[in-house]
Amino acid sequence: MNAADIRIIASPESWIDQVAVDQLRQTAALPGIDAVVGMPDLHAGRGIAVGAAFWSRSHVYPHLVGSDIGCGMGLWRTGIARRKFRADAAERRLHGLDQTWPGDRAGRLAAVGLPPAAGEALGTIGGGNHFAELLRVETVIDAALFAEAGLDAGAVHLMVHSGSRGLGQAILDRHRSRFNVAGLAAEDPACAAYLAEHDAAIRWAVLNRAVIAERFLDRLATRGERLLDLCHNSVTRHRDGWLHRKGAAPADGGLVVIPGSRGDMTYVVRPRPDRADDALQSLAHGAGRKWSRSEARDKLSRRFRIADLERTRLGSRVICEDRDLIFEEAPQAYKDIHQVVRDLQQAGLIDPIAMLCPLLTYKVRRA
DNA sequence: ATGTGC
Repeated sequence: MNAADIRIIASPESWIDQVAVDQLRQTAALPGIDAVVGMPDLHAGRGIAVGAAFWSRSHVYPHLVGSDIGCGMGLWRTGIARRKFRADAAERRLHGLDQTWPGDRAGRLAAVGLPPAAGEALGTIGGGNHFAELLRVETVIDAALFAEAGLDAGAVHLMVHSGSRGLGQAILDRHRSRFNVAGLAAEDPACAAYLAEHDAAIRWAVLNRAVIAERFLDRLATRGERLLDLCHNSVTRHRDGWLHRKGAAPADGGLVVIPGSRGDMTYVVRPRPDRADDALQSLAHGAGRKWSRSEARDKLSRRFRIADLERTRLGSRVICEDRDLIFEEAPQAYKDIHQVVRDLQQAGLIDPIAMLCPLLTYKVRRA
């Protein structure tokens, strides 16, 4: 059997980790994989490269979606005026958000057709690269699309990056205990069973981001309107097959937010439909790691104090009461978001709409 | 990534 074609969307000046390219090759050689696309934020993952899309005419591979099924980005316009925003006051208000959400968890899950599974975690951000962030508008690139998107240069915006917490993990664990990393033929009843669980995890993750946003807006005594919500870990029907996205934003679901690191800009972009199929209807989902978590810890803990990393070069602040995590997630550990977006633009895949600048990033707080 | 793993 021949390995699937691999396309990597990156200009020569963009650095791509060879380990990630090797991981892409391995995945391309799996039975039934017909097309593979690496995004400019491609980086090595645990066996599977992150920042990639995989298409198969015949098989669904749960391990290509990974454990955080439905992980993605939501963006809200808040009622806070940019000129009235005070970071000190916001920081004082943002407490208790890692604790169990005291709201009607079962009720909210039932409202989207879900059982109370993993309900305790609903409304919590989780760890790793997840966050909630307040941003101001830095640059409007396309005024007409900006207004159409519901963005407002005078308003603070809220971005939420989280997923399905323990639920997606449990679904992948169950699959792996039976099939390990083997794919499921589309006609196998186990495939339909996995997809049903996957779809439930997607709904759980979307609801989770909405509840997280509600909690933050509530603490900040404001309201918000959701402008977009997109999953970058999923498997969906595409043409006559199955499209797996592993850290790849969908190009067929409206406007897309592409965050840089927690000390860099975030772009709002419009996907261009003309060449989207060649990129498996997918885009970069962020800046992508330059250093592994352990590399970032080693290098940055020698050069910086925690307090240095709680403020960024853009003047924003970072709430992260986890010593290791603040080094692992430092901006220095990530690639340049401007280059990632340029690569997508040069490939004819997007039109940039706006650039947003972080004001305050919330990662984790003990109480 | 993970109601985490030693």
